[in-house]
Amino acid sequence: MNTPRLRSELALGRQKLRRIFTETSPRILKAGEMIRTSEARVDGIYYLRTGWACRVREFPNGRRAILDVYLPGDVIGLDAFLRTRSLEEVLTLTSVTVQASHAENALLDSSIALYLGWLLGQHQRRADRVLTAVLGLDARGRMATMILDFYTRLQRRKLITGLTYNLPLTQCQIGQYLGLTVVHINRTLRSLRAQALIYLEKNCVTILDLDRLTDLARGGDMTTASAA
Amino acid sequence: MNTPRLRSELALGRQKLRRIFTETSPRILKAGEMIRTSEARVDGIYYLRTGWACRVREFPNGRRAILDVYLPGDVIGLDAFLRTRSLEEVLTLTSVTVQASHAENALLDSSIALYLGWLLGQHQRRADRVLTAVLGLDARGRMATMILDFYTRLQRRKLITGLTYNLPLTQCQIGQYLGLTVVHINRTLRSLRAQALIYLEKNCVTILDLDRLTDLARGGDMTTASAA
DNA sequence: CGATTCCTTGAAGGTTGTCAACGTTGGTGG
DNA sequence: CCACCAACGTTGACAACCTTCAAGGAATCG
Repeated sequence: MNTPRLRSELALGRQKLRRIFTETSPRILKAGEMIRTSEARVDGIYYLRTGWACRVREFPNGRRAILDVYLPGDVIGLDAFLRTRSLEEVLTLTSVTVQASHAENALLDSSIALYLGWLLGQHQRRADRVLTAVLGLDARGRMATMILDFYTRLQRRKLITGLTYNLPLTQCQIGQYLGLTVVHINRTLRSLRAQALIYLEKNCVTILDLDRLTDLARGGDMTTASAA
Repeated sequence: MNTPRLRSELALGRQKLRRIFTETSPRILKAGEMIRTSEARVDGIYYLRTGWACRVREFPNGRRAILDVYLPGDVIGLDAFLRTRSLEEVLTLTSVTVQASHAENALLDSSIALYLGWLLGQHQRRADRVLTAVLGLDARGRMATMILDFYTRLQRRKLITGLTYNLPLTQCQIGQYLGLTVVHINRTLRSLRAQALIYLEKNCVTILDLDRLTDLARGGDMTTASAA
């Protein structure tokens, strides 16, 4: 499925969608807010221009799970597009600027629909990576996966150049994202730091040993020296 | 996004896609085979007419994770559509009949692209349910989620009417799907049976107490009597 | 400065994994 | 028909991982 025709259609769709977004006035939200469009219109797609956000699901327990983390440049609400149900709960992690679009007729444009499908597919692969990590890896492996995932995504968007980036998640939120408790996240971070794999300070991650971290994320578990 | 226009476009896309599939000759595969289109063409979409299949990812470990389970009527390979990368590893769980389509130009049809997007969205929600369960629930909760999920999907397709269905997963595979070991799956099933929540025998599940099972899947954890 | 949220650390206990062994089933071939 | 084999299911004992509970330290903001 890589014919030139398709590629150009995709590029066209991307361009069109981008234009739709730039036409809308950006909205600014503070950290910790719900995007959930409390207005009548529950649907719509959001372009995240700056800041981080995440998709949350809550148990009757009160316990929370973070299903997805959005970085600048991501499109939010794809999974709900075409669906009556709302885009669950989308929570801002930092202060954020978004641009919303409610243009239903955009979906009837074939190139835009195609591009949205492409975005959805990409989204899916992210979800797969997280799910794989949570299914098969222990705390250190999951953490390594997450750190590498954000690193790759930020780098691909040219938002960082080095091995350091800003991670605006509290340890509690990291826990909700990886299916672990705060306490254990803390210990895991300490363990990774003790082994000189990463350095973490004040929402700022530095990858010290990319190779070993990658290995961890793949299930390699040679160095089991947990420094408590 | 629920204008009549969109709805009809979706229906049209569904109809067109269905026609594309019915034109192709069905292929039959045995249980335990990889669909991975060992031929040159790695891409393409598959319609699963009968039987179950799943998407697998393997760790360098040798350990496996099952990312998704496909039931009759599902479309396989959506997440890879538009992507150069292959549809990872798709493994048949039972004997299966599939119908493949490599029609790239179908994607250029706006209603088909729209329908594929809709399918992807639906797929996404399934993935979300599993991820939520794995992130926040213990073994019993995850098992309840899985059993209810299959039940709902089979019922919605009118493939079952009662509270019983055939579950062609080995306990080992259930473990790979829920992120647990075989041994623990076994114990969990015993525990659920001991509490008269489900009955399981020879690949055949019967839901005995739908309410309590639903509660378990939501994180309700009142009855902790594990019968060892 | 007080209050809140977040981070950190220890001790105890529960859930789950590992190892190892045995029972069961179904298929294959002599 | 029976013996054998392979894959799956079952069970126990023990260890590892992770959670819970609890408490104190650090940072941020009014």
